[in-house]
Amino acid sequence: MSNCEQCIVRQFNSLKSLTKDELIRISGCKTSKTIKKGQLIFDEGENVNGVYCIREGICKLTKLSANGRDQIVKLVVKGDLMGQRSLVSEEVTNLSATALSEMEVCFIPKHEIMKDLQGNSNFSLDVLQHMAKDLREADNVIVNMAQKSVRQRLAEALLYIHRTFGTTDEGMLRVILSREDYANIVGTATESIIRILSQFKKDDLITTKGKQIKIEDLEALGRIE
Amino acid sequence: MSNCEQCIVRQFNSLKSLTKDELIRISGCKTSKTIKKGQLIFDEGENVNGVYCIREGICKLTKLSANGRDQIVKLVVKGDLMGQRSLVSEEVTNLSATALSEMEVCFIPKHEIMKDLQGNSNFSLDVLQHMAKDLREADNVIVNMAQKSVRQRLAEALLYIHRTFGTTDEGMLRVILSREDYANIVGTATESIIRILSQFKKDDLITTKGKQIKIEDLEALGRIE
DNA sequence: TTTAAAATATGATATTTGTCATAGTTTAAG
DNA sequence: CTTAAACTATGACAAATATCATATTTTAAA
Repeated sequence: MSNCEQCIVRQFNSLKSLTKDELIRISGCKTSKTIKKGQLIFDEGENVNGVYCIREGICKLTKLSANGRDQIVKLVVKGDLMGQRSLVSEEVTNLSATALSEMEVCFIPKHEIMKDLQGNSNFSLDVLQHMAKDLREADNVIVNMAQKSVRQRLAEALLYIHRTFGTTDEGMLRVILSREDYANIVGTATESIIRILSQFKKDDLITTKGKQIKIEDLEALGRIE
Repeated sequence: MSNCEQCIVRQFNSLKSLTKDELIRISGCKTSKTIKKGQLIFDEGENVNGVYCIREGICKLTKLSANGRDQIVKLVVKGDLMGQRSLVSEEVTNLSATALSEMEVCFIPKHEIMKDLQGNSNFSLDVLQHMAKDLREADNVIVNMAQKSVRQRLAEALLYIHRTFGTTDEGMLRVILSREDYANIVGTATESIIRILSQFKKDDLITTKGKQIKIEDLEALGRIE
């Protein structure tokens, strides 16, 4: 039986601000789940009723647009918490979460976390700090979406994934996304992504092997206009 | 000398969760300022070192894009707080604030607010809730930017301003923005805004009088494709 | 392994949006 | 009230991106 107190993952998120006693309580009420690749974790409009702590794997947070396309708003990985926003705002979630790889998560029920948010100001300040950081990142995304070309946004998405999630031994991006997923990050048509990736290949900025992508020239990709 | 305890504006923001004693303390350390239309309140990269409570007027929060254009990320009005994010994250602000009308604001120094964030969990939860709401709105903006046409985004910007800030007696939008400001909300060229507004006029969706805009057909504007 | 389904690739073309040029209008300073 | 500066307006054209069609490759199921 896993134990929050000794869980390494906790170091990377706000749960590190909980006291020993609080962690023991959380440990007792949490449930662990394995989630398969492609599986929906929660859907837009649902009551999430708690917080997920990601022990292993990667998932995408998406929002359905009026035109029927999904927009990927954030990628969530090992160490991250998920679900705090709707927890705090007491509303149904505005995002869907879908696993992009096999995942291990722990689910902590709402009222247990709320106890700590109300009683432990270190913890609530830590959550507040993470949310302020998310908001800052969201500002950057808004500016990029509004002001940059599809080409630039794709280059940045690749660099972001490289920087944030790293590469395998062969230098391939560790996060493997379909062209459609990239389209849903960048906000464009799948064909446009395919076209631009082909161009990047011709320009020796990247190489691909099936769905896997390897960035060959980080600097040049950063200079894309 | 104005007094936070009796200030009506407080009802609209997180300061309503402060106790009587805390309000009296805040009242004693705050400074009131008048800000002229067009004046910069703080600039991207500055240390804000406190929180602004807007007593009167409207301002825009902008972020400079790599291509040299400003992006308007949020409009802040009477009743709103401004500066919480950088306060909490202990970083310089990522946004600039510029008055769009004559403004009355109160400035509360950082360490006074931090005391309350640490000591009053009702207050910190309230701030947290507001930030979660901002984040949810940011998600919507990202999806709109990514998936909708310039035309649709402009229609939505007009509707948003109508809904959020209301109209004058003559039915004109109360917030008066230049075409360039609209371009910086929507993320497009100023000429595109001018063109689309002209089209909206031809289609009897709006009328204009100088910079003032009046929405004539709310429903049709909402149906813009 | 075979085969159907899904994903990727690419061409042709339409649509949207950006850029540059220039003219008219409004606003605010003197 | 006058006038320069700022803003709004519109045309012509270029560039970026979307859409539709179709071929090829990859993936995963039988």
